[in-house]
Amino acid sequence: MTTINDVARAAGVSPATVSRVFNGGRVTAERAERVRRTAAELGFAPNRVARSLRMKQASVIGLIIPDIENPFFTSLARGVEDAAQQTNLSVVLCNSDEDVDKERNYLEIAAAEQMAGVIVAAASRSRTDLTVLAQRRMPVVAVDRRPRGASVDAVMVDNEHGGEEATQHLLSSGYRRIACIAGPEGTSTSEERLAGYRAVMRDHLRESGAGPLPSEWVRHADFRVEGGRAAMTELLALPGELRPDAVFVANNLMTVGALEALREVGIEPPAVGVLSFGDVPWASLVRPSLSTVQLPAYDLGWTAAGLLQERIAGVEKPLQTVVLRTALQVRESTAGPDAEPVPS
Amino acid sequence: MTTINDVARAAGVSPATVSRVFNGGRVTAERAERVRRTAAELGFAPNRVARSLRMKQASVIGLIIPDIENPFFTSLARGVEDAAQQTNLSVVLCNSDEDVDKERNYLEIAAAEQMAGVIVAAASRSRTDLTVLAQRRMPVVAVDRRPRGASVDAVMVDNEHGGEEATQHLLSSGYRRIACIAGPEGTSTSEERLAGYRAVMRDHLRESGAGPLPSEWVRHADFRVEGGRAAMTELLALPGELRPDAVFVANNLMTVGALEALREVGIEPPAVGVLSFGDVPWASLVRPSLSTVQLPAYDLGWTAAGLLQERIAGVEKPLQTVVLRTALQVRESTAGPDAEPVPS
DNA sequence: GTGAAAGCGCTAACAC
DNA sequence: GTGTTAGCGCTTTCAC
Repeated sequence: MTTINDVARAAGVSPATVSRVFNGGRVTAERAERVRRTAAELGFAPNRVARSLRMKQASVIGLIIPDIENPFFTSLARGVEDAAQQTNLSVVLCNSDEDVDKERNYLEIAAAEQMAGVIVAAASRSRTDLTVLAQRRMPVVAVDRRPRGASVDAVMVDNEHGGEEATQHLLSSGYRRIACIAGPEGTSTSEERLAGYRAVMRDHLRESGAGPLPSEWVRHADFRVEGGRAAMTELLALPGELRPDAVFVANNLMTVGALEALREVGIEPPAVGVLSFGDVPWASLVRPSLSTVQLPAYDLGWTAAGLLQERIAGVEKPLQTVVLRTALQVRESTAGPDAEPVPS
Repeated sequence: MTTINDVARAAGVSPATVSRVFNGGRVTAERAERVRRTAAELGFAPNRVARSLRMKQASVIGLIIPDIENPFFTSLARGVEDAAQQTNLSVVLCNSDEDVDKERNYLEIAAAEQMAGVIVAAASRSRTDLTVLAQRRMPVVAVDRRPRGASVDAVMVDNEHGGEEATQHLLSSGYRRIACIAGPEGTSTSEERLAGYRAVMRDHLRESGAGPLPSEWVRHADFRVEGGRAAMTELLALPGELRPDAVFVANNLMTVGALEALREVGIEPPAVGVLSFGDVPWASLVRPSLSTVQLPAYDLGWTAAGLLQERIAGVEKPLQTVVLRTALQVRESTAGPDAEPVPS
């Protein structure tokens, strides 16, 4: 492995000069050229590890996400990656698997590796602990979920608004007994989506004099396919007037499960309305096509990376939270309880 | 930031002893305990960067994949991650985006960061160049695709066999004019799948005295949704007896595109048979359900990580290539040209 | 503009 | 067993 010293000797200059050539210090054009040429001849590539040790900072940012198999997060990751590439930062992707311990492990790695900064979609709002990074004054941006009490920049989705819009749409389509399959308790995203649902439902029920929201209509599941399926099965087992005629599902994977559960008992949307928070991949192939609340996943990543890079560059300004809006995408699965069945 | 020296001073021992405590050197139990306690009090965490510089090797392995949004690769990544976790290696995920330049950039980073090893699913069989890593004697395992001429361990899928099995199945189901949407020319996976298809088709055509395989039946696309759609559209435009009654699609994403193209012109499998190489996510929701050649994505990753760890540990043995078998999953989309349409 | 020299935090000889 | 010491390759004062 050729080092900066080898190049220096070969080019007849000092190591310091070689370093300056590669880091934009003042060197006369002629010398710089000579250094560059000999470096190329020798196949020299700067050793980033040594550089990091000296600078106490690596040119790598960490991205910690809870589920790499969820297309929402892969899309977010692409956003981060594309933005980072602009400033020659490389991205290290860590999958916390919705597990706070694994997540802590990765946070510690990020600290120990002295990464330039970290973007984190927290596994838990209450239990994710960012103090390891805060201690080292490492720039951190929370994305999608903000751990309680963490004073970091954040890029969030307007989940509550999305939940409201979704529920409102189901009501407008003629559904009345609208259930909600929410995510794990304690996840901010889930809580906010649920809050949007509750707000709209409460208003509606009061106006129509129908009493309080039946607690059976809200199910908590785990944001995974299986959880969605189980929750939907329970909802379908509710007796008489409690049995929902539509369901607002708080994420894409659970929606897949819910659809499977419906299919098992021979029900096809829109007879029971289904609205998914977050796009389902290849939604185009699902029949009937699925109404969704579209999440700005890629933009979330892109924006977070932008914020992080400002902080890394040392920009001093008050903490900020950027909130990105969702967009309701109406398709066939919420056409209304009495709509014509969708031709296959 | 507390260093090994701080701990040493506080515990009244030498830095070397502290190092030994954390790296399994011989230290008396009593001293070791004292060191550990003071380390905990001071919140000491070893600086991995310094460690890497000294050891000339990091405890990180790189995983370079061509498309993070393809579920095949995310599943593979999970396999790598789970295996790596067993030995406390962390995994850095790099997305080459099927782009040889981006890929080279990541390979250089892996070298410069002195990663312990690299697992790479090459973007191109002919143009991916692993010499940067070979020069530094860095352990490398090729997975899914092996760059030509690279002398590295490899974990591969038996693509040719998969292609044969798929094509044979389509013939057995009664299809006769079977086309193939292959991947980019030069990708080993695509070439092998295509070879399997060609072998079976050639035999069949010869036996039935039907002349050579029409070149129109083989289309090369880009392994993406759009490419699959375009190729299928072209196939459907073929005149008369050339128009295929079934198609073998060489990866999952292109299958999605092909299905969309079919739907656009109102054709539903199995009237035209569709067989996908590789699972389509949420295949359960697609109607008619999709026959697939199942890939051992997770196992591929797991096995590759195992091989790599052996090499990192310094195991000396001849280069090996592990080939994992595919499994044909017959579902509705290949029921035969005259099968009853699938009830929706 | 350039070079000499110090040192980032750690590990591995080596001497005891 | 344990401590002393010499770097790993780089950046960055500080003189010149």
